[in-house]
Amino acid sequence: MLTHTEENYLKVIYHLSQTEDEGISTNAIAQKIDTKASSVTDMIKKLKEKKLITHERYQGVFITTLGLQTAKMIIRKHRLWEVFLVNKLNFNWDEVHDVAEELEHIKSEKLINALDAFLGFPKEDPHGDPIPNSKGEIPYREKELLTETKINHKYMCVGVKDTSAAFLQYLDRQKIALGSTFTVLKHENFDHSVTILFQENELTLSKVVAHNLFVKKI
Amino acid sequence: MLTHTEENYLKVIYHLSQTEDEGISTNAIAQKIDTKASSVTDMIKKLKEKKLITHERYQGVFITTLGLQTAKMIIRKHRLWEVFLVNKLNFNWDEVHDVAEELEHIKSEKLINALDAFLGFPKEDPHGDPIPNSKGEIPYREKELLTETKINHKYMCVGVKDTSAAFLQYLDRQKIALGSTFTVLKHENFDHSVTILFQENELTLSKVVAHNLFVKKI
DNA sequence: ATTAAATTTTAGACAAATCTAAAAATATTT
DNA sequence: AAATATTTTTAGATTTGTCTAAAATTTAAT
Repeated sequence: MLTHTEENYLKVIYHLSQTEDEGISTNAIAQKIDTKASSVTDMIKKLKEKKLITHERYQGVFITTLGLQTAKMIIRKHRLWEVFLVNKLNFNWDEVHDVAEELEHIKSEKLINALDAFLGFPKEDPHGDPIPNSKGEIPYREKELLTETKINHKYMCVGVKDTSAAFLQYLDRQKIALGSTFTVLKHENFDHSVTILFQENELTLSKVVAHNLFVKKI
Repeated sequence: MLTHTEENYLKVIYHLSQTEDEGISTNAIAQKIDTKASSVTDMIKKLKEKKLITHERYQGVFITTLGLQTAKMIIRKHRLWEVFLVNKLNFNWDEVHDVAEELEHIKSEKLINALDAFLGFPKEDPHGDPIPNSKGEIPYREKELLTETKINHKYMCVGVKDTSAAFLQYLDRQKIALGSTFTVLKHENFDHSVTILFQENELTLSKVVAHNLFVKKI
């Protein structure tokens, strides 16, 4: 049985492992958790003791198969609760993160599977992130960053890389939501901004924005 | 901001205050929380510090207005989540307690009010206990114990005093649920059992059962 | 290849919530 | 009213998760 804190560390290690082949550094974890490296070292010992990660002094952390499976179950819970909040309780997509962060630690397999069924076995959360099924399998969905697109092709917005309230609220103001479609008109070489034709209007999105929007060719 | 543990203590003190005019004893709390009296003494200091209770050495605990309001909000959350589990996720009424015990600590007023609305502002939880509204007002509902009833009158089952899984499962086996109606036929003086006419059959309920069933004359 | 810099770990401390064992206060018996 | 029993509190430890400061190790720079 894991504590909330252990679950939070494991989730961070899982996410860092997604884009890192080497061991995850103590500092990288500390930065994500917003704590001190010494605290991370302490927690690493506990997670290692529970066989969720492997670790050699000064060599970084690797997540084990057990750790991977456990992390995916926490992420499953987080994302299902987010769907619940948005689809059933009418939360906006920028309001769900902190509450889901709490709800993800509720321990009941029956609860989460019943919730999954109640929601109609959704494949993605409100930010377009895939929801692991009860076996931990993560549905694959084609997606690329808006920065990588080809001009004169039509795309649909399918996800966000940055899930901060600030970014989501910016998208709301631009009327961009998951499912929105548009044509890419131009990639500006100078500042890497992207101009799209969206709802009959030309809209220029900065590099920062384009680099955090996942799209799919349609 | 209260910890989970502080909330659990406060809830217990609230419940004990309901049937007790004197100060709540350290031992009474210890027994309910299933901990040692010395741990209770420690926690009393913390709750007193936060102005949720008053306490003089050796004199028992009294809940303050702030404590009362806080406790009612925790109970509101607990009971609303129980309704959610039963009405939306198809949990049986004997399966909800432990999960609701965790869910009640989720901290988001928006969440709980949205949940309340989503559930249609229920007045009672699946065990017939009243749900405080967002202001902390508790709806009154007429009820008496089956042991107090008059013979040859018709009653409806409106609640249970004992909410243990064992008792609820016993009621399931007898096909007794909230809303069930029956006529009281006899009070047996010898063992205080109660015989009712329920669904065309005579059914004798022991004193223990009758003393834990809330009913209402119809 | 040393030296300097950055990272990581250890050592020791603290707050929260718990415990045991002993002391203090209150309640009950005789 | 004194003796006994019960209840409550204190004192001192333990565990979890955190911290600071210092030591150990690795990495980068000259």
